[in-house]
Amino acid sequence: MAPERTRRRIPDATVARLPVYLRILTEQGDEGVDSISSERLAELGGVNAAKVRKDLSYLGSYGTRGVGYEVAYLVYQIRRELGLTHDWPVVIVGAGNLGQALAGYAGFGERGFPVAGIVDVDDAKIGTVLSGVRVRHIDELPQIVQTKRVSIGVVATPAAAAQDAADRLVRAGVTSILNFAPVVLAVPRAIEVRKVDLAVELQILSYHEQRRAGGAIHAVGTARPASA
Amino acid sequence: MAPERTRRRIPDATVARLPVYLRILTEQGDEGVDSISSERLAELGGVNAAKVRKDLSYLGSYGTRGVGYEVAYLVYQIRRELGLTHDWPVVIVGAGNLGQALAGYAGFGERGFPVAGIVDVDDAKIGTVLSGVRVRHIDELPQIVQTKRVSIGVVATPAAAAQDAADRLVRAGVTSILNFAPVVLAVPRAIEVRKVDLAVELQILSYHEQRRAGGAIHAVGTARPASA
DNA sequence: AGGCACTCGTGAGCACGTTCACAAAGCAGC
DNA sequence: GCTGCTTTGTGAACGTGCTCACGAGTGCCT
Ligand SMILES: NC(=O)c1ccc[n+]([C@@H]2O[C@H](COP(=O)([O-])OP(=O)(O)OC[C@H]3O[C@@H](n4cnc5c(N)ncnc54)[C@H](O)[C@@H]3O)[C@@H](O)[C@H]2O)c1
Ligand SMILES: NC(=O)c1ccc[n+]([C@@H]2O[C@H](COP(=O)([O-])OP(=O)(O)OC[C@H]3O[C@@H](n4cnc5c(N)ncnc54)[C@H](O)[C@@H]3O)[C@@H](O)[C@H]2O)c1
Repeated sequence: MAPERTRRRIPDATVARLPVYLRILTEQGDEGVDSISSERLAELGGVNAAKVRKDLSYLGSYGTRGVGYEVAYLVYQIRRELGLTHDWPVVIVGAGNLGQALAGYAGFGERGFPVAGIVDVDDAKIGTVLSGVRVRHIDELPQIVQTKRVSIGVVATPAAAAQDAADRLVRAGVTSILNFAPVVLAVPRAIEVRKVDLAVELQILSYHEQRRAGGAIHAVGTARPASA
Repeated sequence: MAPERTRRRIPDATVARLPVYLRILTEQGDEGVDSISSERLAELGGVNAAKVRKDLSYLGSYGTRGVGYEVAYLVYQIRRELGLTHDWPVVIVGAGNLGQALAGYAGFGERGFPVAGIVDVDDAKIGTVLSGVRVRHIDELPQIVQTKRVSIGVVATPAAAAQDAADRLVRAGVTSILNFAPVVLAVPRAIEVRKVDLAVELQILSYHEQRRAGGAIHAVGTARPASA
């Protein structure tokens, strides 16, 4: 009867995989699949079946032995666990190249993250309309956050302005930030920050390419430069 | 004498942090800092000092006890380890919202990842020029990859076309892929794939927001839907 | 030269995440 | 109801990564 209080904490690694399962399950559901085994889900998600079962077991025992998982019900449970039972409006700071691409991306709204607003400091950008959303001045940030009950902010400013953008978001009342600028943001402990850094991704790929190419084939010495 | 063959493998977690150190060190170098301690580097990178030292120790013993690390030399070593001693041209598949933002992003070229080409299937997009790069037909992909010696491909097509894009990249000779489409790509084992999925990031933030809000406050029962 | 303050490099212990393997549970057919 | 097949849920083993703590160098000051 009493709703499970203090829900068991779900490991970070699992939380990061749940959205992937969710997407696959949603697709399968749309294709008319009612029931799915951990094996099949693992195959579609590119992971190990035991991992799928362990991950799903953190949500509770929602499978049926000998059969698998009921797709619709599992979708419901994952959505509930991820807090996707209602929309989470986001506000974007920085209406440049990237901010515009984000604002114009329909996938956000569809997945429950409608763009509540986009702000910038550049007068040339303010007032322009990007796929239905008007760019507003950054001073209007607190008002947007409050009236639209926004708790997630997206930083899409140049690196030099990112800390300022984050500070403003925090002051406006946002509690989670998705940061695209290549800087480590300093925020109060209570604020959740995730970073997407394309240069880092490319550099990781570069590491593997370089390694594949025979590693340090002729490692040009290990001597330090003359300087000292 | 013999160049260190079969270099010690660097843990994935460390490889993922090296680019962050590199960026910080480069900035510090530009600001005239010659030497930096693990403590300071850790502070700037938002990590633990012991972790910084352990990470850097995989590159070799390049610090000086009692002093710290020589910034310029460390930058050189990290760049070498990450394979950043030369450029890695990339080819972008999909000249939509995101592909255009990526092509227009100067940061790529600056960091050693010049855009060697961008391709699409849409005749309306082909021939248009985005920040100096002309959009070409996807059939030209093999030619671009070969003449420009591209080993990294970026998938920026809609989800439904991503597997096709990946297949074409692999066939053209690319060995690493950065995938922005929300699908799990199937590729030969030898191909390195990294995925950037904004929806996943937002959903992880949503999980924490939901949890912060008191978790499942009134967990609407755990009964399964009537169906069965 | 000796002592002191500082910081690296790293072994050891711990926490977290992944994989294995199997008992328990459900379903179908008879 | 019993048998056999399938698939879940999970303890146990394993591997990776993180943190601590401290010995070992290094530079500086007296
Ligand atoms: N464009 C890409 O594909 C791409 C790729 C990887 C990373 N990034 C990163 O994303 C960020 C944005 O990139 P971009 O290409 O959109 O840059 P951009 O220069 O096109 O846009 C930045 C926008 O931020 C605005 N801005 C500047 N200071 C601001 C402030 N204090 N508050 C609010 N707005 C402010 C500017 O007016 C501009 O409109 C950068 O940090 C970049 O490194 C972009
Ligand atoms: N725009 C964003 O901010 C954003 C954010 C998150 C994720 N994404 C993802 O990035 C991808 C691209 O998004 P977008 O907004 O740029 O989409 P888009 O529709 O604007 O652009 C897609 C482009 O790919 C081209 N294309 C289609 N099929 C192709 C094929 N087989 N080969 C080559 N090109 C093909 C289309 O002609 C189009 O130009 C999508 O998978 C989307 O989910 C985009």
